[in-house]
Amino acid sequence: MNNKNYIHIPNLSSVTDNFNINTKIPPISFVITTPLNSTISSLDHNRSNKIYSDNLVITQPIVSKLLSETIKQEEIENNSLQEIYSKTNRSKTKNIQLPPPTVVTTVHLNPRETLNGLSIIPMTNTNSHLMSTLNPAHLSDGAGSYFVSGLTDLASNYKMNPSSNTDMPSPSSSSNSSNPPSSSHHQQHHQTRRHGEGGDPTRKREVRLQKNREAARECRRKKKEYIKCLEERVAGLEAQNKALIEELRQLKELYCQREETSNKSNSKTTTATR
DNA sequence: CTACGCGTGCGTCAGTAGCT
DNA sequence: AGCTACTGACGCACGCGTAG
Repeated sequence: MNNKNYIHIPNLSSVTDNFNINTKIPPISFVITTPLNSTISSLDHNRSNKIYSDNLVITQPIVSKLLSETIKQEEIENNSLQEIYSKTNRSKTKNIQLPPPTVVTTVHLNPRETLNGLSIIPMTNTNSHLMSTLNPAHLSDGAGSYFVSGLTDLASNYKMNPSSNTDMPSPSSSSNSSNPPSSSHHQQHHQTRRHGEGGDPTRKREVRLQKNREAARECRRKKKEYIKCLEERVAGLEAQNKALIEELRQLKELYCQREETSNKSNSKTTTATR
């Protein structure tokens, strides 16, 4: 994530100028975030054919190409994300659901080939984690979706790691006095036999309790992890929100400045013609 | 020092969904 | 239908901080 340039795509109709500054273009790895249902057509209908970013101006055909090449892949990734989640939260967790996934489009570019003719814009460089959206109204109505660094982490946390139980205290070392000392690791071997332990109801019960004990432990561990992930995500979103607000402020400032200068030059030319 | 409240983790039970 | 895994709810034990 650290070596990526993030494209911010604000309201396209408000930005039509092309900043031509000849600077060498570094190897670029874009991350574009879009709402899952946003389409390229929303760009096509825009009056401007340029994408204005913190660092670059990208013409619309290039963006279309980038998106068409990558959105499909992102949808696949998001589907697998949901699959992982639904697998690990199979039955009772309908009340705890992940929000709809955000498409995080990562585009690796060869600048010589695909960014030919692009210009670097000397824009304010916002926080490195700040991402973009293709929804032009995302800053005003809050309906856009943003890059969420914690999302994939969240998913990976729900990939069950069977070996993760090794750091848990062993049941035999538990402080619970109600836990029978006989139900230790020996029992594990017997558990592999299905349908009871020779019909001994006491033994059967011990096995069941032991299994449920471990299941409860695992369940709590997952729950804790999930809450932790949510908290991290909240923190990330708050930081991102802050950065976006700051970026909006800077963009507004820049826009006002340019309006001002263009007004001045217009008035000069009109007085000169008279 | 002691009583108390609070937070945390645990084991158990019961209910549910998915699988065979 | 029976089994299994998962998880909410409940009660209990323990550690910690704090007021008295």
